[in-house]
Amino acid sequence: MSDLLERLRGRGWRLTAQRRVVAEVLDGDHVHYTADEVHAKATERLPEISRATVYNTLGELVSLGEIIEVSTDGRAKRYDPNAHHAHQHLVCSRCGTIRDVHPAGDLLAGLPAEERFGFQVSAVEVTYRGLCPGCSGA
Amino acid sequence: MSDLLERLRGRGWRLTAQRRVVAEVLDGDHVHYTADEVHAKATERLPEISRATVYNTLGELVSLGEIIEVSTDGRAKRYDPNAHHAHQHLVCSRCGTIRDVHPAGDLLAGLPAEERFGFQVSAVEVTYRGLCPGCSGA
DNA sequence: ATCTTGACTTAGACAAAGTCCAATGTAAGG
DNA sequence: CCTTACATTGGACTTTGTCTAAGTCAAGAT
Repeated sequence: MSDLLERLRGRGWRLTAQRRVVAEVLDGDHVHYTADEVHAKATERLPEISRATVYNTLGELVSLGEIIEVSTDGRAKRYDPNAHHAHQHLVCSRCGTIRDVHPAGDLLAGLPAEERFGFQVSAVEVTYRGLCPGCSGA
Repeated sequence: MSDLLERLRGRGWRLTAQRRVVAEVLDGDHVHYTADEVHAKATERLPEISRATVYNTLGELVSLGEIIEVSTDGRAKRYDPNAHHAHQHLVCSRCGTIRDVHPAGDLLAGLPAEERFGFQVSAVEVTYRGLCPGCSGA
């Protein structure tokens, strides 16, 4: 994701300080932040950045296919910078932490034709749920 | 789900007019309503029912395992009355319609031990996405 | 049948997450 | 360095959901 900014500029993206900071936050750790967490991290480097801009920028990155929006429960959406590798998610039922996982086999194949009701099925999302080591211990 | 009320009373549930109405709404059509939609339908039969009670009752029915909470996007949660048959969801990417589907095989088995990162994995949710017959035709 | 009591309901305040808008600022091509 | 179209800002607003204090009522006890 390091050449992300160049790639986006090639697509006519106007490069601003705010957008750079948001992209850097996502590029840093490999965690799935909420919009508010992204805003908090971005504020450390660019104190005057507004919440609206963070939301705008995240929305654009999603439309451009650079990050993935994950809404695992009724809480805040999280943003997954790992958009270029197919993967699924493992979510802690208590604290909401998300890990990327890679299940075996062809997930689409699990749905027989007679269960497709005429849909053109094009994608599968799988969410595994359970307690993470930290939460199950306590 | 017709004997739902009896079953719950057997478990010490106090049977009130409000709870009966909420249960009847869910029992009626086989649709996945949002909490607000349930409230609207309930209000038709019992005008003075409050939002808080609808939320409370839905929450109780979820804890009791009688209905399932589904959040397919970042929007409002939906409630699925079909809790006694394990099933997954097929969602139309354009119009948002949800169908219940029954994939083949053991879905939990798809996640190898080395991909579990110490989690106690207890559930899987699968969402298939695609275009429904109506939307793909256009 | 009526009483009692603790569980249930209510309205409205509150909170979290996100969207929208008009005014202002600025990146980048000319 | 000018221009201008695009980006940013702060704050109001919306949606979805939670909480609380006070009033109400279902159901077992008498």
